[in-house]
Amino acid sequence: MSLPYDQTSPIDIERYGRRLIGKTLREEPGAKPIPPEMLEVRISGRTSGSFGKKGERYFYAINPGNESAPDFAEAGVELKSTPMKRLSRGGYAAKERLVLNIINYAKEAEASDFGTSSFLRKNARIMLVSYVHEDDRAAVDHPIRIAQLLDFDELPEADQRIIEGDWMCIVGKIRAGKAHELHEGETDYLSACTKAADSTIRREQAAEGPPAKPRAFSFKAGYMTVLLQQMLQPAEASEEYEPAVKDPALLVRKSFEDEILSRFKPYIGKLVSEIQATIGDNLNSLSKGYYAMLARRMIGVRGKKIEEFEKAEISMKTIQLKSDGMPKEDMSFPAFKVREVITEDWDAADEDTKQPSTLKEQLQKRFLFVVYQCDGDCTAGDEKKFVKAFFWTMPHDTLEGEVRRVWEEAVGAIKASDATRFPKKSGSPIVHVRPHGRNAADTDTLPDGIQTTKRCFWLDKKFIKQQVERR
DNA sequence: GCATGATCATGC
DNA sequence: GCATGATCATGC
Repeated sequence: MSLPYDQTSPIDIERYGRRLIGKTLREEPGAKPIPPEMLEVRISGRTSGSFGKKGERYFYAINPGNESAPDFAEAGVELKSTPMKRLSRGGYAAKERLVLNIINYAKEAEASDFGTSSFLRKNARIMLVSYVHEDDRAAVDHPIRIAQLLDFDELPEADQRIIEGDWMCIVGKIRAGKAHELHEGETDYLSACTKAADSTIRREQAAEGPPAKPRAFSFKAGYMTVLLQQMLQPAEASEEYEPAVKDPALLVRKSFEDEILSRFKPYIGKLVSEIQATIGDNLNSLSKGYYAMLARRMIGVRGKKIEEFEKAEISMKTIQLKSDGMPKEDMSFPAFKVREVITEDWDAADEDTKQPSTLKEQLQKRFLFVVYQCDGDCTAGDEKKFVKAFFWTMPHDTLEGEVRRVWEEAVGAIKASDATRFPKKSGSPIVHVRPHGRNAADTDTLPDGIQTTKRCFWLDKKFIKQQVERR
């Protein structure tokens, strides 16, 4: 069969793909006609796989097997499609992580270095097709916005260093027989996400250790968001993000985390007023975000979002400790939507088939805790010191134990449409549910149609205190 | 206008 | 003093 592009040429694969920009697959069907029944296949719920598998596979007229080689083997190009979602404030974000190849634990452990990894063999060059996800449309009716080659060698050098470091971290755990402990929060941009049709499937490990859930290399959704925004609107993206690490050479001997922590070192033990005098010019010390802004200045970023934090999905939380060591406040999270919580599955092993718990996803991510010590009850007149900053992820057993229990209690309350049954602070030393809206009139709808104040999960300050004392 | 991170207010 | 409920202030 003669194709309208050269399958052996990356440049030509990209040239041909660019026809899709601004079109849908229905409008630009490409090399092989899409069978009529495929034209009606929807991207149901969360599943985006159908777009790639049934969509541009026809466009390019390829039928790749489940192999370790890239889809266009001769060109060394892997074809990937990925959805974007519209943001209410305008622009786009990645709708989900970009799942790359499934990890064969035994084989990956044998790779001598990053250069011989399955990740790089399969994904050194990706033909990235990105479309805007619109609900309730057939897969072929989603408008495509991006079709371009993503060449690993052409990523910013800092990204390459960080991704290589991520791979080292992942393969290190695999070699140690700890594949079952891998989670997304421990790496920066490249992660090992679980990937299975159901949560009971297990794979043999490389070394001694219990069989582990199947996992795939993936680029985090945060990483994809920044990448996609930089492709779509480079000027706006550079207005929005500022890298903390301007010189990639810093990452040759040091991890990104260590580099960030070293930025805080000169300020440890210093009074907030002293830090303010050094780097705090133009900051309004009365504003609620003051301590977060000061922390950003310590890292060396002024004003904009920290690019690496967005890519690695790290959220910074500031904590003020009273003189007895107790944080001033419990820690809040975004308000949940009751309709969504009750459709979630705590054990979802693969986001294509089941909606994972939003709370679990939030708490699997990494946090940067920036801690200030007050000399009293943290009232306005208190003297305050910056005492420490550390990266934190919730201990696995806490997440799977107490947090899961409380989350299930909340699901039960919602299903029963009984707001009085939401888990209270007195019922758990770790996590509870409390109102979180603009005011009492800011409501959400329970299944029985009754309005109830918006709420969110809160981490208890007693628990935060323990975690802070440990570091 | 609204979500979000942070904080305040009340009552037991 | 703490649990619970409510709201503020900012940035997008």
